[in-house]
Amino acid sequence: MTETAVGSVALGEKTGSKSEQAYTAVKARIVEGTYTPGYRLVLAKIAEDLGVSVVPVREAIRRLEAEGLVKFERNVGATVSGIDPTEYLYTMQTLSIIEGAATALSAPLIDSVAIARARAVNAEMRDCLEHFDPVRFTALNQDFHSVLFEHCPNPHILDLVHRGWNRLASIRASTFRFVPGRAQESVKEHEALLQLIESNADANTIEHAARRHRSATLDAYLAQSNAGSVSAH
Amino acid sequence: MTETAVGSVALGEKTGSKSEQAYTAVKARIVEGTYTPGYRLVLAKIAEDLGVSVVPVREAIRRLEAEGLVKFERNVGATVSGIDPTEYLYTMQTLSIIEGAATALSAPLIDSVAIARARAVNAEMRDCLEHFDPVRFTALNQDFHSVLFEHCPNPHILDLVHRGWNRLASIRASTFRFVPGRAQESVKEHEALLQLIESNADANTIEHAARRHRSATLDAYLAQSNAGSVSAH
DNA sequence: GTCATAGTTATCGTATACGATTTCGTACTC
DNA sequence: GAGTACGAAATCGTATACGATAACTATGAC
Repeated sequence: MTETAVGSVALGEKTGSKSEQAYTAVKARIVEGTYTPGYRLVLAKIAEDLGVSVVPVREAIRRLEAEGLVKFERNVGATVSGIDPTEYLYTMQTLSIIEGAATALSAPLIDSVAIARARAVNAEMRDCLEHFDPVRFTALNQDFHSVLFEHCPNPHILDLVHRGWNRLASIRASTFRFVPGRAQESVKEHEALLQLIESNADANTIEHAARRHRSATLDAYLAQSNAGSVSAH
Repeated sequence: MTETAVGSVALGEKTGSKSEQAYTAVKARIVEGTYTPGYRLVLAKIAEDLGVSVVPVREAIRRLEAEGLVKFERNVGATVSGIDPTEYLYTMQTLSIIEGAATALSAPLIDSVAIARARAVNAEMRDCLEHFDPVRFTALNQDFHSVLFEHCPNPHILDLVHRGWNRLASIRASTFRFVPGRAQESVKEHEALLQLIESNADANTIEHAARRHRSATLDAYLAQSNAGSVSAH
């Protein structure tokens, strides 16, 4: 747990192919922040670094482009996707919808052991707040939701969740995360969510709560940059 | 209108590149049914057909793989994605969630002109039922929802809708569509949806109705293959 | 001093080529 | 006759090479 790169299902191409290798390597560097937004991804350079030719690197970059982690411009090159506030809004809004559904679908399948694990993670998050460790907090936050989703019955939805997370990870270093007080609320909402799941609340209620949990972060950000609410109801 | 291939935002790579050309061509053939599920996509063959080399074709195929239209197996090759009932369930369930959200987000932005257009399309669909023209019916069905979504404020969500549609298009020729009576209900639900939008119903109500509209088709299919309901509440 | 223009460099896009892997067919054995 | 082992054909995966395009730089005109 507490890893950074969330792998979307390795469609096709088993590990071992140079293409896959390049994909994994570049993705990791983006998600962990080695390549920051705006960073220029030169095919030949990456190819040399990884000891492969440009063809598989190009393929990897295009794949990352499809996931939104990279921006590609014809005859110009690729750069790590940036921190456009509009994109942030789109991503968070989409994620709130997807995560809401994922939570509702997973809820009936979550057993007491998983709940306990989630609670332990949440306790650690609370510690992080006291010791002010935002990096670890963010990682644990992902762990928390990973526990909830680990038995999600629809892999498509799970994949969309992971894409959203990776998208956010690529802009993690930016200003977006830092909204005063939001983290504290977040921990409380986690506990509330667990109680809803434990009490077998109906799917609608759980979905709404989970959705609100994500969109509240977006609202907090928007409020800070003095704009109106755009959360999904 | 009434076109088949719904283009997901042309990320990067302007038109004119061989890669893009290959992507568009192969995608169209899949969506329109020239390449049926299971069809073997041999890189060299496609390259020759299109008058390009294998490299851009390979890139195009990988892109289609990322969208779920194609299945790729290392050192074996690519085939058009099939009609696995489980996949159908996953796709429909995801689509019901995404379309629900898309409709709710779009509703406040739909003007009376668009409503009128949608109604006209729906009337045509009713005609198709009488003259039994399922192909046209399906195309019009997409048109109907396209009208609703044309001002969707979140392009990410719109893109997910299109991906789902294309995914379904690739299995259109299969048995899934044919559930007795469902088409008639569908037309009625369209009208109900339009009335909700006209009357400025709240976002939750609209979202729920739109979601139900899609998941009802899934339920009908599942009922026919004598299984229980798995629709999202 | 600033702007336009031509030449240079960096980088991409794609073709071709070849080694690697799988699949299929055939012959051989039990 | 069925199964196995070998060999040939098909196809993929990647390296290399080169033409095309855009970015950069320096030179000259006003």
